[in-house]
Formats: sequence, C-alpha cells, structure tokens
Amino acid sequence: MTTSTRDKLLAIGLEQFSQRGFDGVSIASIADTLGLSKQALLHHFSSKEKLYGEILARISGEFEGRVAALTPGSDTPESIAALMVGLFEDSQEHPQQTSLLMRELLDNSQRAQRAGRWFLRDFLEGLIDRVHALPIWRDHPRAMAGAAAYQLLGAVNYFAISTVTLRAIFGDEEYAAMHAAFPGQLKTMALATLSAGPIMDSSSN
Amino acid sequence: MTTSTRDKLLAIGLEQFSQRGFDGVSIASIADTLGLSKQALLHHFSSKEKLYGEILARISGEFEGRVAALTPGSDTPESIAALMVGLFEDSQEHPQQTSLLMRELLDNSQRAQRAGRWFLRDFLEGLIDRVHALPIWRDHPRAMAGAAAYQLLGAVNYFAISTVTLRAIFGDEEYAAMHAAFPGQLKTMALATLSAGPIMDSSSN
DNA sequence: GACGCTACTTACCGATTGGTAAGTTTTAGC
DNA sequence: GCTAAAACTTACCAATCGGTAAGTAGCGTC
Repeated sequence: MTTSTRDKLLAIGLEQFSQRGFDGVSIASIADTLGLSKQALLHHFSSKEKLYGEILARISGEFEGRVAALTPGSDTPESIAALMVGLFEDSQEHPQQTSLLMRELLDNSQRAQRAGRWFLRDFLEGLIDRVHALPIWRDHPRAMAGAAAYQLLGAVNYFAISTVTLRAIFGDEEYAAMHAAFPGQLKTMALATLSAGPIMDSSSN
Repeated sequence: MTTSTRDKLLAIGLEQFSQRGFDGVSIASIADTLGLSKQALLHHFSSKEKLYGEILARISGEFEGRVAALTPGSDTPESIAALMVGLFEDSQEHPQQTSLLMRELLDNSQRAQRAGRWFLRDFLEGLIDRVHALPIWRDHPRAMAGAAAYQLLGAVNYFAISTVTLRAIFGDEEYAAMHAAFPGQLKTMALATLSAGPIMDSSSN
C-alpha cells in the first residue's frame, strides 16, 4: 500500500506544525523530510496557507467523526463522563492533532477569523447542548452548562499537550503513573460536576 | 511616572509573543511599536532569545509571587479549591502571561530543555505536594494527586486562553455569562474532586 | 572641555523565507 | 508511439530575518 505524496506532505506537515507552529516551520523543511524540493510541495498545495488549511480541515473532520462515534442516543451524566474519558484517550492517540488545535486556540484565532471558519464550533455547541439537556441543567442558563463543559474539556486537553513537559519534570515513571490515574480521576471529576448541577451561589469565598 | 525603554520592550514583547509566538514575532516589529529601530532593542537585549528568556523569567517570577500570596499555612480541600479560583482570576487578569506559558508547554519545551530551565516545575511540584498532603490523598501514590491537580489546572488555563475563540463563537453576551458562571463551577468541581480522594478502581467502562 | 557612558541611529551582511517562471521527467490514454 | 497532463526539478526573486559594525547625540563627571 503506497501513500500518495500529497498525503505524505499532509502527514509531515501535521507533525511539524504541531511541534513548532505555523511560523516555526518552512515549507522547505516539510518537503526536505520527504526528499523533495519545496516546489514539489507548492505543486500540490499552491501556498503554505493552503497546506496548513487543509491539514486543519482534515483533522477537524476526523475529530468530529471520532466524537460522533462516542455519542450515544440519549445522555446521562455517566454518558458524558464517559465521553470525556473517550476524548482523553482520543487525545492520547492523536497528540499532534490535539496540539495543533490548541495552537489554533492560542493564535487568537486570527487564521480562523480570516478563513471565516470555526473548526471547534459545532463540537463545542453540541457538547454544551448535551450537558444543558441533562435534567439538572435544563432549567438554568445554557452558559452555566457551557462553563462546566469547558472546564472538563480543559482538564482533558491540557494534560494531552503537556506530555513532554510532564515527562521531563517528573520522569517517565511518575508520568506513567499520572497517565494511568488520569481516566479514573477524570471520570470522578466529570461525574461529580455534572451531577451537582449548576451552582447558583454568589456567596462565600 | 516614566517607564524605561527596557521595560517597555519587555511589555510589548510579551504582548506580541503571547499573541503570535516566538517565531511569529520579529524583533523589528517589537521595536517599531515603540518607534525605535531594531538595533535599539538589540542594544538592551543582545539577542531575540535573550529578550524572550527575560520575558519568561519575569512572568514566571510574577506568577510564583502571586501563587505564594494565595497560599495559606495549612491546606484543606476548600483552601485548594480557593487557590484554583484564585488562579482563574489571576489568569484573567494576566491573559498574556497565561498564553505565553501555554505556548511554552506546546513547543515541546524545546526552549526549556535547551535552557535547562523549567519555569513551572516548582509550582507544579508544590501544588501536587499540597494535594498529596491532604488526609484522603496522603496514603496513595503521589501520581494520583498529580493527575487530579493537573486536571484542575487544565480546567483553569484552557478557559483563559480561549477567550477570543469563545467570544467569537458564542458572542459577547453568552461569553460573559460563561465567564461569570466559571468560578462557581470551578469551586464545585475542585471541591468534589479533592474531597472524593483518589480513585482506585480499574473496573467499569 | 575632554572623558566615558548610555541610548540610540544608519548602513550593512549573509541566510532564509514564501513564491514565480520555466523547464524536464514520468505516467497514462488513445 | 504520439500527446497531454501530472509530478517533479533547477534557477531565480524580492522581502525579511537576526545580528554586526561603526558611528552619533546627549549627559553627567572630574
């Protein structure tokens, strides 16, 4: 089974962009990795931006597909907690994709605004709707469900992009132990948060 | 009160680096913003790396100072939950610093490894120790406390760097509502996670 | 009023960037 | 076996990059 040059360029582009960011990677570097000239790359993708855009479009498509596969018919706090654990596993299986999406978030979404395109929009809206549809959340503002959902998402993704740093700080062994403990902790956290429902208070510190 | 050129360069460097990353910013762009030539910048900081390194050192110093101010004598789940809320407020007050630290995390910490320097190390170790010192966590592996602590940290920081994106997707109004709901939700989540203690199971889905 | 120091400037430099233009080789269809 | 498109190459380009060299203007010190 042979992979087309075009697909190879997309794969290596993802690898390099996820590690060093859009500005940290030259198209020559991507082409070199395949033993090609940079003009070969420009033959397949008319510009660096086009290549990058296609990489983003692909991974967001893949991501949405995997999320759909994790979605049951009807939701409970348990099913959404399980979704979070699924997203965690997903982020571990596709660390480059996770990193690249995080970079998009960081770049003040300048590229997305320019492209008029919000990769995570449908996913986020859908996730929040699912939380908001739970009985305890239903009768409160959707923004509260949004805050809770986004917190859980942060717990998942932050860990995924920190692998290298955590390994360097804590060593392989303790990192592996943290990794192993993660899904269980995540499940508890998600379940507790979702079951508790929205917090109305303005009191106390 | 006049600010020194040097301090202005550091401030504008932080602003631009946090938005576009190390490779996305030229020293000429930073100097231009102040109406200076890029050689004026190189007069104060002998290289781009030096400037960047000093910005990082400053914000990590400031960050540690603010964390210390949030640290009481002895810990309870409540006090650590309050710390998380404090960190959230902190991240909202200093979004550029939060973004820059997140970028460091994403860059596979290549710069940190080269510099032999781990800005977040002391903070992370300290935070994990504080969770691990709680009665419920004390008798279990430290890595479990690490997983829980890191999840909470992720919940905080992920939101902070997503401001622009969330605003664009949800609109100013709903974003403001999410923002307002955030601390309360965060407190519940932290409290529930920390009070529940480590999850031992390997069972279930 | 010569001195040195700080804070800049203009003038360069070689390397690298993304991209264009114009070929050349390889492949496929008829 | 001719043709045409696809998949490349070499050659080149202007612009920008980080950084060096060599000044100059202002300022306090003795």
